[in-house]
Amino acid sequence: MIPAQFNAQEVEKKWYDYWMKNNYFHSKPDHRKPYTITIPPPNVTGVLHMGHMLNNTIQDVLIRRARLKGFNACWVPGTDHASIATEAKVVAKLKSEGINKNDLTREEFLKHAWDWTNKYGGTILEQLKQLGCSCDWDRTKFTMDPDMSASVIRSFVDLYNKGLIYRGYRMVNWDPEAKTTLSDEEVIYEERQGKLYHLKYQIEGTNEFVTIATTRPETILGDTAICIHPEDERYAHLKGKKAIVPICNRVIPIIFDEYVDMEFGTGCLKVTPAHDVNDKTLGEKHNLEIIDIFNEDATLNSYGLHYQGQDRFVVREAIAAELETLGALAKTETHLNKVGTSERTKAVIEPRLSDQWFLSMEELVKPAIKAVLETEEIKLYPSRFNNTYRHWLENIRDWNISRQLWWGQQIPAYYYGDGKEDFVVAENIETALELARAKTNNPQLTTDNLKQDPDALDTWFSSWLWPMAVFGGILDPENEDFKYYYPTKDLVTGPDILFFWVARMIIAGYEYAGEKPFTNVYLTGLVRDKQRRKMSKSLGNSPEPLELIEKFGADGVRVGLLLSASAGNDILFDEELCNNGKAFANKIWNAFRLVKGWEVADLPQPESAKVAIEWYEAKLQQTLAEIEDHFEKYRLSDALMAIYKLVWDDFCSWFLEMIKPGYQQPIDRATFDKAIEMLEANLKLLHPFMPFLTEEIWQHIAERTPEQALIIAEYPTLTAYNEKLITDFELAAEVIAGIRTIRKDKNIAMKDAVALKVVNHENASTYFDSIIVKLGNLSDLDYVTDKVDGALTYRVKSNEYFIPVSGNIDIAAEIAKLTEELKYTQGFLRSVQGKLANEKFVAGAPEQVIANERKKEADALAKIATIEQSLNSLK
RNA sequence: GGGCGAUUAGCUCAGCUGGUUCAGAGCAUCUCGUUUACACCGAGAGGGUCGGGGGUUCGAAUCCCUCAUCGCCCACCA
Repeated sequence: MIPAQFNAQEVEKKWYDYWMKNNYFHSKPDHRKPYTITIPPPNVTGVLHMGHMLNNTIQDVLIRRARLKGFNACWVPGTDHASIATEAKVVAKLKSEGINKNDLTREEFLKHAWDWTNKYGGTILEQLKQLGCSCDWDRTKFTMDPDMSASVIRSFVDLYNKGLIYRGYRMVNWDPEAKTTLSDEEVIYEERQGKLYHLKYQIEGTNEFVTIATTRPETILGDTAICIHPEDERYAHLKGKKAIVPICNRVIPIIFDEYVDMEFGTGCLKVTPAHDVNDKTLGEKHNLEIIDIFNEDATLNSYGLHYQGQDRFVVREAIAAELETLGALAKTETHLNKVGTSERTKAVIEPRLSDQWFLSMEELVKPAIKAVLETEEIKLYPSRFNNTYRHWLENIRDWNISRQLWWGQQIPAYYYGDGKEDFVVAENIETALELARAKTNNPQLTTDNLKQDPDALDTWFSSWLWPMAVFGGILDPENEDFKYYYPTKDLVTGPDILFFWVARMIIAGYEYAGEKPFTNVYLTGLVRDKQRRKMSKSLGNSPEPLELIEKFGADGVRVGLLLSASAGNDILFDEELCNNGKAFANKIWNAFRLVKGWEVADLPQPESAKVAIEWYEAKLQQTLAEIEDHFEKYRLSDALMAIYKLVWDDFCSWFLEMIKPGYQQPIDRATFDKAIEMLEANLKLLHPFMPFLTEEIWQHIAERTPEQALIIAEYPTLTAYNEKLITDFELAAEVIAGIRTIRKDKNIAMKDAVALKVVNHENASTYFDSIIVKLGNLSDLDYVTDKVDGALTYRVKSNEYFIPVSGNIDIAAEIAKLTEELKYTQGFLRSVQGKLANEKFVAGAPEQVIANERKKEADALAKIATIEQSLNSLK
């Protein structure tokens, strides 16, 4: 006995195991065309959130559909080591155990990190299985797998040898909490209400003061000049003078530079080359001393004098107070400014000068610009992101790729001497040694003399190779997998990592494979709650994905997510949508139960069934064409909605009702077979969206061998269809709706048959008459030339329909109804005739449009005639 | 400060190059219905001067200008 309700929980595990057991997800190169997706690797120790759910549902829909369409579908899963994020987690965990990272050796720390990774790593992938994701698990990759790391190192060495990677002493973004540098992309600017302090510096040898404005009074201890605009009359007399920094009493030059904005603050600028990018530039130009006042955790160093060891924000308050007592604080005003914060730790970023590794971007970026914006080899969906992409690439600066972290690929640079340039870059220490010996002519050098750079590489410097590296494309570009699967097809990810990852993969793709990494980039929106708030743990508004699956079934959740997810738009997630998904699953389930329950007999096929089948076949084709179009434009929610309507409205509400045999009557074999065929076609269209439900029904319909499983069935092909069948049917449906309305108005039960008379039949085809008779429960359907007395009427187009009823008709009500309709139609006619009377319209509009207006006019006239006739007869 | 995008039914959104998809869809709401697949259902209904104001045109949700509001991205003004 098949239960009346679809039970998702029971079937999901069964079919996932079945798919796994039969290796449907696994792909290897063969004669078919490949369809490849590499997953955006989630953080190895992360857990599934709603963003992943959306993202991966979309990927699974694409990959399952490709599989059905006969492609060799390969979806490579994996995880990212997420250098800074994971290291921060491990550091925090160690701290909670009373262990300080600084007390550990690199090896000891990495041991802890690997333990952590092995313990928590990969749960997210297990969660994806519950969502139904059909990844090729045999190909699962981790960005720190030996081959993946080797790929990263290979590319570093290669780029270095090409002269694109260099070491430089630069102003970089310093995260004092993680104690590492960050790339520009990892700095998030936040608007914060701060203070603007006006500070007085005495002019050396005078009693005069100059006042500067700063938001960071603690940095005065690193001041090495005062800068004034050369044309600023107010300060012209200070040329050649020096100023005295309060508290530390350092004597600093007063310099003049056009960089200064005379309008801002007092027009005088304090210059702190060690702690501000612009000041650094000024410092270089004017040969200023650089005084770094911070330790790596942003406490003050010995230049901080009595503030040494205290945090910068504590010092900011304290120094302002001290300056005030010294009489050096002229005034304080509130000031809104942008503060750079660390994307990961949220700590306020400190601009800091240090030796770092950089990747020169200017040349690398060129093919990436061309591919997206000129040749369109790569397409972004939605395309409005093209502008954002262009702007980033055209204004790109060199990429700081070194991190003062241990978790990640260690930079393959080996130092052999004391000088800054005394290093070699090589894939391994033996090669490094050879290189170093050659460079120094020093046979004494051994691997013991070589010290590898302690820094690790930015996580994104490994993930930018992802689509290539997972197929071994960096280490062995000639290998079969790489040649077959690359370039991949689709990339599905959020726009938040467009620069971090998407753009860089494109850059790397052209640099290493000479080819794009993927063809289409589908950028999803953010998943938000109903109030448009971001989903976050602290707000507690993020549903637990696995609980949702438990509650609505994986298929229900997938449908719920996709129904509201047009590309690029944020998704306002509402559990109710998952409930709609679940209801939809149940609807399909019951349609199947209905068909499955029919008793089949050798009977002649009724006319109505024949007609219904022809119509539904056409309707299916029409919808299929729509679906193809939607998919081509990556409009998945529209595609799903088209299927939703096809199945719920056309298949269930119309088709099944049209072919349904009478109560406890058997169905003829021909119709039954077609019903199954149509149901199966629906299942194929649905499978990418609702894999579990559809496989369950598919396997219920008939015994299937593993070769006949739905997951690898053949997707319906698009063929020509008779559009007239569809438009004629729509007319018939309106006729039926008219009968239903009258039944409802007059309380005529469905089981009581009525008769229908049709006048002025020129608009309708009789093709669907058997359907009208069946669904309207008509005792009779007649074509007549004259109106019928004692009947209720309605009109579809210019046809008039009469239903003779027994008993009295409320004549006044009928007249009112008809008068209303007449008035409306006359108004409509007037507007049409107005248009046609307008010479400019007739002269200017295309023929098609005019012909159409004439037809409207004729129809309206005919309709008015029938209404008037009815009115007269009633009066 | 620059750029991009939005504003259409109670909600979420379609509406491509102006006129047959032109005011739509789904959900929600309301009415009726224990009809023999499904109440996670069926049959119906209501609901929008397409953000405001101008303009171009025979014709504008669609093109132009302007204002308003809301997002997002980018930017070193202390």
